[in-house]
Amino acid sequence: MGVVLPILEYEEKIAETVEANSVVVIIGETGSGKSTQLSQILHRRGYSDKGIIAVTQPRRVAAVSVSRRVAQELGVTLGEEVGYAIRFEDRTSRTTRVKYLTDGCLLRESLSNPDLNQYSVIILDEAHERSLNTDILLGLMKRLINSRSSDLKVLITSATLDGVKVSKFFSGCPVLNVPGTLYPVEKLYSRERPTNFLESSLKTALDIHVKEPAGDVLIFMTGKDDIDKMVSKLEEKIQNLEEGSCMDALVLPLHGSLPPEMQVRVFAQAPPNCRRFIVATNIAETSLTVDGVVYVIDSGYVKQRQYNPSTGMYSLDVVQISRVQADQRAGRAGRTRPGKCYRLYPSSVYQEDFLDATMPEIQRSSLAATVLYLKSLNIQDIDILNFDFLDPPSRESLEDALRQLYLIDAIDDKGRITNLGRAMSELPLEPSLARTLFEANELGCLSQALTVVATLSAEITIHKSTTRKKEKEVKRKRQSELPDGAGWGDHIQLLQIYESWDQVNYDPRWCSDNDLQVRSMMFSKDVRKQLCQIVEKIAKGPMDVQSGLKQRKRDPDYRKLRRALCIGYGNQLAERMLHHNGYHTIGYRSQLVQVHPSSVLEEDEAGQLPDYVVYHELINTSRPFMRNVCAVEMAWVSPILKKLEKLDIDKLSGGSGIGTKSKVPLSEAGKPKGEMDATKPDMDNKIQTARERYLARKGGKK
DNA sequence: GAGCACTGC
Repeated sequence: MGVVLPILEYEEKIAETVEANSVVVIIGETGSGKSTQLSQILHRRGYSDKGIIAVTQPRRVAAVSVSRRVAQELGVTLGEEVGYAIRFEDRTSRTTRVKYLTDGCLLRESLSNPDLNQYSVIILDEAHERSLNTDILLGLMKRLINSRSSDLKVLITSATLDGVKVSKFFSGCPVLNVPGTLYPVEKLYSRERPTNFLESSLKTALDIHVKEPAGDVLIFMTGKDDIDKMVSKLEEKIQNLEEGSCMDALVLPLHGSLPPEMQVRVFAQAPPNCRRFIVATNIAETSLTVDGVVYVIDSGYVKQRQYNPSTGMYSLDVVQISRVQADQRAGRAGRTRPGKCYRLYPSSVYQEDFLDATMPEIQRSSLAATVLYLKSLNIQDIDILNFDFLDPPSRESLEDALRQLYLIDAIDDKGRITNLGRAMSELPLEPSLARTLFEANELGCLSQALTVVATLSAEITIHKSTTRKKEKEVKRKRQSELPDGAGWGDHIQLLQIYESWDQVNYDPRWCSDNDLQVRSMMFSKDVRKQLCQIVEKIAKGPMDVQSGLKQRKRDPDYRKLRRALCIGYGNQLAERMLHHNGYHTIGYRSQLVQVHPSSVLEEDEAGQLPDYVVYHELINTSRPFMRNVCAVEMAWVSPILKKLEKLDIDKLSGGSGIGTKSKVPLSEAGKPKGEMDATKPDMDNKIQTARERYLARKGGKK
């Protein structure tokens, strides 16, 4: 009560601007209340009478907590006038007028309803974070405001540095600035870049502890290793300080792989006369807000995962942060009172070296799923290679995606989406995993495949203990208790692990006893359940999805399942080289790779690994590795090799239309006429028969 | 014989 949020002073201005324009960019600094107030302003002004007001968030927790707050402020029950929708959880009803949802959820909705005509207003919040999903939505919104006849209003909230760019994208739409309530943060720059930023952070942290008044310290590091080192060094140094020379200290690590009970420690009140040091990754930049922080130490680096489309390989690189990120980090010091930010780099680096904004995710990811999604939308003239993105991905990256989709039969040789591809896009999975499910259904091992696919998308890993001695103990124990994939590889091991968990009625203690994260196991269970529902919806009837052990007796070598994986991962195959256990990937550009040492894939009596394997991902760390590998057979691989020989990227990228005549893309301008005509209805014969067989089989079963 | 930031359907 009594606190007027800055944004409310601008209510009249915002309402006027929205009334006169279909798109408005709102620059709202932290503490402006944009996430909770924009929707309420438009609700008050009657926009919710014509349709629902949607607000997207890049994170699930944000969608839930912000909607809860708005329901409270309006004095309504959550789920009625105000609700939220996130994966696995829809808390909306027919009475809902204001709906918070993740950007991924809105994309799903747009699949079945491309016009999104249940909404009168769509607010894309936190657009400056440039999540892959938000970027796709930005492109879709641009199309929608031009095509939809009704008066859709789109609001985009962004950071100062990015607003003009977004406005330009929407043909110069107005930009409104709303100030925040942050306290001033003094920025202190280093004279030069430290050679060892761990030592430098340590020294800065101790300086603060000795010289500065009370207030917690947030230190940004790049990864778990550095955080662990920093925590123990800091604890040691503080203990060595003269007793009584300064206040007590508590050092807390904070990163994503920390178990939840360790993460929540940062939300607990500090004991009196005690300064907390929180040593964190960029999880503390946006995802988690720690109260009481007055000092921030910013190394200027972040660890980023990037995809290289020319090799099909991921890498994790330590890169410089952007100015948006640097400002976001500094802002963490000014939430409760004026603060200080120690930047371990000179101001010239901030001004000249740092990029304005973080490289958008769309330029750092494999785009197979994105391209399939766009192709599956019922938009007549959509042209993938020239789709209007705020920051377009490289042509190479799009072509890589087309090749991948072709190899797993999601698009035909002219780049048109197949019926199978359309069905695949309905599943919330990477395309290769979706393809695996459909093949498994034909082969009669759907239940097993559902389990494998669910565990893979939950990224189940066997958690390692911290100390080496303990690790060995645990390893011995684990070998006797956890299944090993029967030598066939990691996919099979994941299946067996899940089946074992199923046999103990999904007991969470079983997970922790076996070094499996309870969180990710529970998540895989949710995913599996969701997939079952969708599969039955597509099949329009019940399917054999129960996770039983009958199949194992019928097929002890997992031949059917491995065959389904081989077809699904047709874009992720590798062949062993003669005389040793190295592999080369099969595809457009062959890479030399090795099986990751953590794999349970086994050698035969002659010490040789299987001739052919599929892999879940390629990751370049100390060397290029295949992670999550499964043995397959040459007979299953051969048809894919033939398909690869026929692959013609010019044809693939040409007919981007949905089986109808598409606009001629610029890239095709110089091509002979015949190549451009994508109107012939003789599409995907092979796929259609496969699909027919699939449908027939289903009918026969009932 | 390695060792991975963070999200999301």
